[in-house]
Amino acid sequence: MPELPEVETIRSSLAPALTGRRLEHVAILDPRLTRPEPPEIVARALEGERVADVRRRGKYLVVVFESGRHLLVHLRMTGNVLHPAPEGHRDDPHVRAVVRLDDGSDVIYRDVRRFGTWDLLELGELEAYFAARRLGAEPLSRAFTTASLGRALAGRKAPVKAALLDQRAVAGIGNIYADEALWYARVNPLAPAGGLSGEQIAALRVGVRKALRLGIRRQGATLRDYRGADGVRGQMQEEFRVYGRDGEPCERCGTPIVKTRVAGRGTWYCPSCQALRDAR
DNA sequence: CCCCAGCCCTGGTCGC
DNA sequence: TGCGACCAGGGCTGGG
Repeated sequence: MPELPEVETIRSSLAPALTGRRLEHVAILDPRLTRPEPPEIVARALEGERVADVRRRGKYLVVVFESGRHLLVHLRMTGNVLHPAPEGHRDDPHVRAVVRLDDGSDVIYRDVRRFGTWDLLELGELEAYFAARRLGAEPLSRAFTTASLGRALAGRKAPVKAALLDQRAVAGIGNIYADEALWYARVNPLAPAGGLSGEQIAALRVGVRKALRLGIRRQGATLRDYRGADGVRGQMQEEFRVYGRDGEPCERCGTPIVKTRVAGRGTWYCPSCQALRDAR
C-alpha cells in the first residue's frame, strides 16, 4: 500500500525522467481511473502537455505541467507508476494507462485492484482541491510541529491510530507507518487521541518522522505489489518493528507483538512498551 | 462537528 | 481439484 515513503520514492525517480518531456499520446484503458470524467476527455486533454515538475503532497503524486495544469495521481492500494515501461507490459491485464513521452519512452500506470485515481486539475485549482479535503500537514516539513500535531489530535476521542490514518491530521500516513510510528513513540494505538500527554505527542511527532524517513531511505515497503518507478522492490519491510509481526518478540523488551484491530485495520503493537496509560 | 460502518475492487489463502 | 468465504485497506459517503 503506497504511503508517503512509497510515493516519495516513485516521485524522486520519476521527476528527472519526466521533467521537460511532452506527453505525445495518452491511453486510458480503465474508465474507472478518471471517474467521473470520461477517460477520453482526460486523455486528449493531457496530450501535448509538457511536464514542469513531479511533486508529492501526502500520498498524492502531483505532475505539474508548464500550462499550470496538474495531474493528481493517487495509487490507493495497488497502484504503480513505472518508467521505463517493463518488458511485456502489453500483455499485462493490470495496466490501466499508458503515456507515450516525446523521447519515445512509455510511462505505465498499473493497478490490480483499481482503487487508484487520476484527477486533471486546471490552472489554479490545486489549492482548492487539497483545501476541500482539508489535507493535513506534511509530516516531514517544518510545519509539522509538536504544537500542530497536538492541535490536530486535541479533543478527539478516537484511537490515536485512527487519527494518524486520518489525512486531515497528518498527510501521508497509512496503516504500516502508523503502527511503526506508534511503536517508536511507545504509544498504544488504542489510546484516545485527545488524551495524549505533551510528552507523548512530542514522541509521536518524532516517531512519525523516524518511520517515514526510514521508509524513504529503504525505498518503501514491498509486501506484494509495490515497486519503485524503476521496478525495484522496496526494503522497508525488513525494518518493520511491529507491522505484521504478531507473536515475534519486541526488539526493545522481548514481549511478543500483539495483533488487534483498530479503525477496521490490522494493528500491531507491543503490549508492554506500548502499554495503555491513563491520560496525564 | 465527531465517529464508525459500509462500500469499492481483485487476488491470494484457507477450510471443506 | 474446486469452490465459497474471507481478508488486505485509502478515501469517501451516509447514518447516528
